[in-house]
Amino acid sequence: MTRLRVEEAAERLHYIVSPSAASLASGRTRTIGLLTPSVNKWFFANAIDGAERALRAVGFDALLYTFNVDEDLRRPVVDPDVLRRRVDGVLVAGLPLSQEEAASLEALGVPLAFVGTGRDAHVTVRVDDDAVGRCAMAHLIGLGHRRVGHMTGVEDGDHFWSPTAVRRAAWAAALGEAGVVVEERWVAVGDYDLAGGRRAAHRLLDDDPTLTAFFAASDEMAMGAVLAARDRGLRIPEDLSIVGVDGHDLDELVQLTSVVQDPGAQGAAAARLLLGLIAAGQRWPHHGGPVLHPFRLVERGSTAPPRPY
Amino acid sequence: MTRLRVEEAAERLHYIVSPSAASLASGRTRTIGLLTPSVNKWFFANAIDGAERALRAVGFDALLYTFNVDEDLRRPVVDPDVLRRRVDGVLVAGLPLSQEEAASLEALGVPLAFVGTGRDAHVTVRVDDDAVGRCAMAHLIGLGHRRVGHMTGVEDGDHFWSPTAVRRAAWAAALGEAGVVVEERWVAVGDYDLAGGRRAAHRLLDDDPTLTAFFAASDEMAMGAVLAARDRGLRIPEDLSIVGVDGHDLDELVQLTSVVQDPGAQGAAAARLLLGLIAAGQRWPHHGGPVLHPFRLVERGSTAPPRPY
DNA sequence: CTGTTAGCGCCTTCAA
DNA sequence: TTGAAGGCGCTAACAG
Repeated sequence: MTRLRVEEAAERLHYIVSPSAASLASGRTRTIGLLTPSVNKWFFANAIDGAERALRAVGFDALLYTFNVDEDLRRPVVDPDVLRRRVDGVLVAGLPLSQEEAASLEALGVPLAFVGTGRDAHVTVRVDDDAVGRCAMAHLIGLGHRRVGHMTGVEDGDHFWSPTAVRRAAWAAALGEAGVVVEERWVAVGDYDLAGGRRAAHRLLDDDPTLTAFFAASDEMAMGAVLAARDRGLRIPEDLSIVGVDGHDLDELVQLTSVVQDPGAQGAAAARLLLGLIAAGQRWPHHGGPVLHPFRLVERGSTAPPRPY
Repeated sequence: MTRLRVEEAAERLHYIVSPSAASLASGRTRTIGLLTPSVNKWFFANAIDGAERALRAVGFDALLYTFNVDEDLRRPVVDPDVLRRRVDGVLVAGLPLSQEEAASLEALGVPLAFVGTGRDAHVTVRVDDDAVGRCAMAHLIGLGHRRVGHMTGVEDGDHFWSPTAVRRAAWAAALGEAGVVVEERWVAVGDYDLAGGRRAAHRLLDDDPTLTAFFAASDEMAMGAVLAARDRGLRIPEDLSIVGVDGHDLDELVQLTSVVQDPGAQGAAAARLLLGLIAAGQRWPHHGGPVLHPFRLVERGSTAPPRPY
């Protein structure tokens, strides 16, 4: 066959098709846009890592776009123009989008997938955040805690399906079902990072020093709370119990009780679902609903029964 | 002018040039390949983050490629074919390359930049690893330590300018200058991560329980050593002093003494230098030598004088 | 199954 | 300054 001989020669000469020419002619780029707030936070880094490996395994490229979500108070400008004609699909990791932002991404005309957040009409891979929140709270309530503070992310109101909102609601619901009247001052915004968690913990304890436990929506905030406790000379878990969410690599070192999940697997799964949509030439999944990944509570030294009065 | 009216219309209609067509015609892609072992380790994540933001600030895209360096014993296969005709330049973050790997990247015909490692003939942004190692060792030796173990990365022999090799040499030199006869069993490979650091620390203490301090080539390994110390019931810093390198976000929480650097700034600087080469149409910098970024020792609770016998 | 051909949308050169 | 035209290297549709 001529074909075989050509292929052999191509191999030998390290011939590679020109991606630009190929995509110009075919309209396909074999490239996925990866949108995430930042690649140096644990959840995002692992989700991106998992997605990138899954993509490259099938010869797709990953274009990385980070957004300074909380650099100022304005919403991140996800400018979809930079993605236009450049990607076959977009994977959004952990970035709760407003309706307009989601719409502007949809306007790209390529399939979308979300990991860690996202409306159910899209391909979405995440944990069941309600169950995650209830799991953490059941642990604390089971230990005897009643006055439990919550450390959360910025609430924009405009976001749908943000894990932030769902975890907070689960926290409030769990306390309510335990017969506790939840106070507004038991919630503080911690931006999902260490410094924010520390600030939030200080604010919570300033406002109500009788809190015996914190449920933090991320391990990094929970670690910030550990710092705050140390700042104040509080012992963990004797004076304050803390439970986080994520399963951060350093949880064991910090002895943090956490609801652990696997963002790398979620990123990879979302990438594969996205590739499936692209291959099928569809923009929306046929059977909606999020793909829920497992999680589990790992008890470590940061939680214990509250001290008796 | 017709031009102005066209530009205005383009703006209004959200018209975006087709990147494929543009690069097919011009030969330029306005895209940089970002090579790194993994995006979920602290140094790499921050270097990539800094580089990506610097690139996007000038309208360049970042193609992310991660490599499973230590997944098996084989060297990572940096397959340059996937980059061919796809990028205007390549930024390598923290991946010490063998001669062949470097040569295969050079064969792409685009400028290269390195952050955290790299031969001086290329554009290289990093800290002075010899000075970093001596800084850490001066601290330990100044405290009175003489029997200091070192936790390092895989040594391939084939790598030039690897921070691994330079930091290790600095450790040995500093001990030697203090009149200490360095023993081979005082070195253990820790793969730069938490689990590896823990293993390495156990091995070091198994082989020589009289070691009073560790110098770890990364904070993540140092944290692994903290875990190992805890495993063995050793107190830090009373029984064992530990100093790492990086300035990891969680250093304060772990109370780790560390030689801190700023990988994000290094990534951004390398990206800008790379863009400069591309703009100038050169592949090599005119005046060689690495761009050295600052570092400093931050003392925390993990280091103290050795206990008297 | 193989060979041929017409674009894909832009950049660049050359003429006007 | 502006306009016209050739080609960048492929893919896909079609003819043989």
